Amino acid sequence: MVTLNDVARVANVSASTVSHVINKTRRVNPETERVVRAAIESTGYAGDGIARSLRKGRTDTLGLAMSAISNPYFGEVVHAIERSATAEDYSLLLAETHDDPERELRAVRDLLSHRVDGVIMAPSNDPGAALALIERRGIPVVLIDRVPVEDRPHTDAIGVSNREPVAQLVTHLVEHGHTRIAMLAPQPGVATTEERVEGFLTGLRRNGIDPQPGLLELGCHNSDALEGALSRVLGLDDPPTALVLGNNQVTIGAMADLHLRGLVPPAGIATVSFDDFPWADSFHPRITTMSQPTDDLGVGAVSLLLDRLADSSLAPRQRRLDPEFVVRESCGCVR
Amino acid sequence: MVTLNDVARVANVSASTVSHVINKTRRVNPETERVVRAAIESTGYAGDGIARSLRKGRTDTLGLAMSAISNPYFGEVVHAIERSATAEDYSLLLAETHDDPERELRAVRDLLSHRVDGVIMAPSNDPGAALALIERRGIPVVLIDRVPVEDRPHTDAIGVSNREPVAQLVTHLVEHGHTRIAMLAPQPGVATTEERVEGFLTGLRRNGIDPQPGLLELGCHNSDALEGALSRVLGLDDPPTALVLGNNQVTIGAMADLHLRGLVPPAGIATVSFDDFPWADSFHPRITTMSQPTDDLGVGAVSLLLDRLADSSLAPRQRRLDPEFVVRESCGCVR
DNA sequence: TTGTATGCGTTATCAG
DNA sequence: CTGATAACGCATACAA
Repeated sequence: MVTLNDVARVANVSASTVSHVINKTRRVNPETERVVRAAIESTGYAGDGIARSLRKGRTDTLGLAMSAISNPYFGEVVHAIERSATAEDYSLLLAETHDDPERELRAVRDLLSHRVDGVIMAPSNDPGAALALIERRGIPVVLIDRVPVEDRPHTDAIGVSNREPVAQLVTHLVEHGHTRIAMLAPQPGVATTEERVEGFLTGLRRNGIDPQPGLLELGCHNSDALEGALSRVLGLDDPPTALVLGNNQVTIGAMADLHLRGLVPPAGIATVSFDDFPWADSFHPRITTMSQPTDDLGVGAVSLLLDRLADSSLAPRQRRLDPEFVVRESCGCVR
Repeated sequence: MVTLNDVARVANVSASTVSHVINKTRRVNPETERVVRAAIESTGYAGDGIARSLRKGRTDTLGLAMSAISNPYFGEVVHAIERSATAEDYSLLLAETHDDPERELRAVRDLLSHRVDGVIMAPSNDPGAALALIERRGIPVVLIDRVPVEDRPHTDAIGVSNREPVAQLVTHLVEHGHTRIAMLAPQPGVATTEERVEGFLTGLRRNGIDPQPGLLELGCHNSDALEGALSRVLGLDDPPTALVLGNNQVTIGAMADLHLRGLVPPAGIATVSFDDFPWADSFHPRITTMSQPTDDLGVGAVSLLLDRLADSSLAPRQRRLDPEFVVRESCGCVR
């Protein structure tokens, strides 16, 4: 590899002059600068970020720990984060948590060993160990998506509102004449799930409906669990006429299953869901959803992190964004 | 930050002993080891990957340069790559190329400055500069997806077959009685596009159909271009009865447009496409496609790269995977 | 079995 | 305006 010293030798100057030319960190004679730049060009010098990082104590890299594999919705968030990170001249180091506390710990360890300047993390249902590690290292972290406000009021975080929007979804269903409404929810223990379930219950009560234990199924984020849940729910003596789908994953799985059962919305059964798809408008059934502002979520997370990187004494901030209610045709016509 | 020396001081040994304990790189007295480990524990020592990388000349990080934002299909490939990289104890540094040679160059520069050990890249239509930079640095690169075999026979690469599969798609359409067939293709200049267009032409001729200039539209990877293309094609005196969609992006865009025009397949018009969706089975229209083995693509790319990292004298390898023909219902019933 | 010394490629301080 | 030099935190060759 060609180093600073190589360039210096070619240009007949000291290494420090070359460094200063590159970083524009002190005045240098225009003629000297010309020679140095020529030497850089001719040697093809490219610099060594590792050595620079060691010296400066910063890597200009942000770590991202989330479960992008299991949930396609995270893919969009990743891209938004990537975009705004590079816009601010930060690189992005990716680590997959698989929504599992143990893998999450490994992911964070990996990020830290690479000395990222800060971490954005979509916490699992038990992120204590991982967060402790980050805090011990003394670098900032912002939580995204799953915002456990109550637990960690001192941690920067950004997520969407869940309770009220899901309640609104339920009301929408009721307005279409449904009273037997079931909810298929993903991972229990995760903040978003808990909040959406609460919203479901609230929505029911608000409309004078008594929540039935058999009409709430948790852990429907993989197809096996989902199939079982759907069987139980639809096998009830008095089966539901409408379904609330807890997230993207659940929605895709449920549609596959309903398709097999010949129960395609809105004719077969009514459905509403949380999370939207970019293609939701052009494929059927066109599902009525609460659409998450994935872009704002990613951009907001990066901005929270960079703000704190710039000023660690900032007061903690926890932002909630509102999802957008997108009415399509999965509930039948309005009566 | 707590360093090796801090631990050494606490344990009353030299830094090198601590280092050797951590890396198991030479025998140390069990009692000494115990003391050292205790010191590591009590200090919360976490190590510094940057310093280690500088010393060892490796970062154990792989760079990934692709346009994951503009094409959702890449998202799945990214995840496959991430999975197999971490399985081999490599981290993944992400860089977005936006399918643009200039941004691609920046992306690669970023990757290199972070001193990644190797690069996986989905080349733009003019990757010369970026590849030159990588090769100058002397680190291995494997090309993924767009495999310009002819141009760079010495570069490791992995992609899918395009020509024959698209020809097969055309034949499928012909078997359903179509003779007026149009193709909506994405970025011209990119290897996959060129090959798929060739496949389209081959398929036509093979079935005794003369390719019509007006029935081939390029650059349909954004909605504006796509809308224009669709208008032109459908506005023809003798409009096509079937459409070949060049990739994922084109498919989603086209379906949105066709939906607006009331031309939903298979009733409105027949369609086949390249690339599949995870949800393709449960949403309508259920499109007949050539499904890319995204998982094998990602795993294969990592394995090519690691092999070369292990032995740089290996003969260049260029792998072509076969897409899977998935027949659904977007062409009407078989006659 | 352990310690000392050196250098990886930079940046920044201190002289000149 | 420029050069010499000392860290940054670690791994390793060489001594002991």
